[in-house]
Amino acid sequence: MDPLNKTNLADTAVEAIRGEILAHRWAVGEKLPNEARLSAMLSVSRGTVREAVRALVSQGYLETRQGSGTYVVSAADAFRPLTMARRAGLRDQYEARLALDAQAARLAALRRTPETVAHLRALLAERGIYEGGDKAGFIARDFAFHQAVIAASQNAVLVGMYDFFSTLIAETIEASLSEELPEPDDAAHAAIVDAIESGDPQAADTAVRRFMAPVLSALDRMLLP
Amino acid sequence: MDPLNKTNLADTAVEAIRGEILAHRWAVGEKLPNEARLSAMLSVSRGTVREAVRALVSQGYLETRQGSGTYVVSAADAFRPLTMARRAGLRDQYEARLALDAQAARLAALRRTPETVAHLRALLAERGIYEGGDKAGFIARDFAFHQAVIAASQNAVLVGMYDFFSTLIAETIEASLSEELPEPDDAAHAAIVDAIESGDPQAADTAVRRFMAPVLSALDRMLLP
DNA sequence: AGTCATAAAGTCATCAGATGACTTTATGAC
DNA sequence: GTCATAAAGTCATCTGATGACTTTATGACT
Repeated sequence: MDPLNKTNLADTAVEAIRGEILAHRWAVGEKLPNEARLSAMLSVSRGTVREAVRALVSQGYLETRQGSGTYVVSAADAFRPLTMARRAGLRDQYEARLALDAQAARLAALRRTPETVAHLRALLAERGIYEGGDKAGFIARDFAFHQAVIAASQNAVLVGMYDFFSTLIAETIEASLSEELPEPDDAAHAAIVDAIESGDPQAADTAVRRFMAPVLSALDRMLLP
Repeated sequence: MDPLNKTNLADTAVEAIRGEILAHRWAVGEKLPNEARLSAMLSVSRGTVREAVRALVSQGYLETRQGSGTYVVSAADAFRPLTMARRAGLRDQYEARLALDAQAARLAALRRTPETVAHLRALLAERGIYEGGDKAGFIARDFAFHQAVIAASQNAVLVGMYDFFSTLIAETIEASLSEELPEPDDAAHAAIVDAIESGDPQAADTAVRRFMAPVLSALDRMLLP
C-alpha cells in the first residue's frame, strides 16, 4: 500500500506552484516571479525552489529561459497519464495493454503481407516450448514474438506504448507477486498468427483476447481474495 | 519547430543518469551512488545533481529515501511513447485512441451500474444535437460524454491515456488539417450507451468501432490521395 | 551466545552566500 | 530617430555548512 506522502519541502513547493497554474492564476505564457521572490513567497531556500521548478519543467508545465525568467508553457501535463499508469494496479495495466494488443492484431490482420506472416511463424518456431533451463532466454524470445505482432500493425504509437507497458508490467510482477501467472501455450500463440494470416481483424482481436483471458482471470483470483 | 536543446548541465545530468537506467547498468531496485559521488562522476555540483534527480523522480524513474539513498524504481521509458505519439501521424493517433475507447467500452459494459448508465444518458441528452451556434460548448459537452464512457471502465490507466490522446489529436488537427472530420450523430452515441447497458462487452466494442469507422475512413481518404 | 539499547557513520534535505552567463531595459551619443 | 553601450534583472552553477533520518557497528547486560 502507498504510505502517506511524507512531506518534503520541494514537493510541497511543486504542488503549490502547480496549483497556481492549474487554477489559472498564472496563465499560459505568463512569467513567474523570480527565484528570490518565489523563495520568499514559499518560505524555502532558492535551491529548493529550483528543484521544484526543475520538476515542473520536466513535467511540461514550465520553461526557464536563462537571463529572462520562468514561464508557464502549458497547463496540461504530458507525463500525467504515464505516471498514472505507473502508480496504477497490475489489473489496470494489463487491461490497457490488452487494448493495445488487440488493436495491433486487428491492424496486423488488415495490413499483413506474406513476409510478415512468415516472420511471425519463424519467431514462434524459434521461441519453441519451455522445458526448463534458460528461462531468461525463453522470456526474451517470447517477448520478441509479441513485439513482432505489434510491429506488424505498422502503428508507431502502439509500438511505443506497448513497450512501455510491457516493461511496466514486468516490473510490477517482479515487485509484487513474483510468481506464476499462467503462460499461454504454443497453440494460443499460433492462433494469433493464423488469425492475422486470415486477414480477419475480428478474428485477430478475438484470438488475442482468448490468449489473455486466463491471465486476467488469474489476476482476478489473486486480487480479490 | 523544436529548436535544438541548449545544453544545460542539469539536463545533461538527467540524460546521463537516465541512460544508465535504460541501459540497465543501474538495475531496478538498485541504489545509486550517493550525491557526492554522483557529483564527482558527472563533474557537476551537488545542487545540480539534486535537480537532475528531482526531475527523474518526478518522471517516475527514481525514488529518494532520506537517510538511506536514491533508488531506481522503474526502467520503463516514458519518453519514447510520448515522443513517438507526438510525432506520429493522425491516423496512428486515432487508431491508438480507438483501442482505448473500445477496451473502455468493454469494461464499462462489464462493470456498469444503473447509476452510471443513467449518468451517460443524461450527458447524452445534455449534449443535444448541433444546430449551429455555440460550437465550443457543443464540443465540450461531446467530450464530457466520451470521458464519462471511459470513466465507466473504472480503469485509471485508460482514463489518463484517453485524455492524453484526446488532447494530442485536438492539437494535431488544429496544427494540420483544421478541417472537418465527420461527426457521428446522436444515434451512434446512443448505440454505445445501449450496448453498455446490455452488459455485453463484445457489443460495446463493436458499437465504438462502428462509431469511429467513418472518421477513420475519412482520414484514409485524406491521407491517401 | 543472544538480545537490545546506544553510538557512530552514511546519506538525503535544506539553507545561505557568492560568482558567472545571459537577456532585457535604460542611457546617451550621433 | 537609430544604434551601440552600460546597467539592471534573472537564471545557472558552485561551495560550504547544518539538520534529519536511516543503517550499521558497538558494547553492556542477561
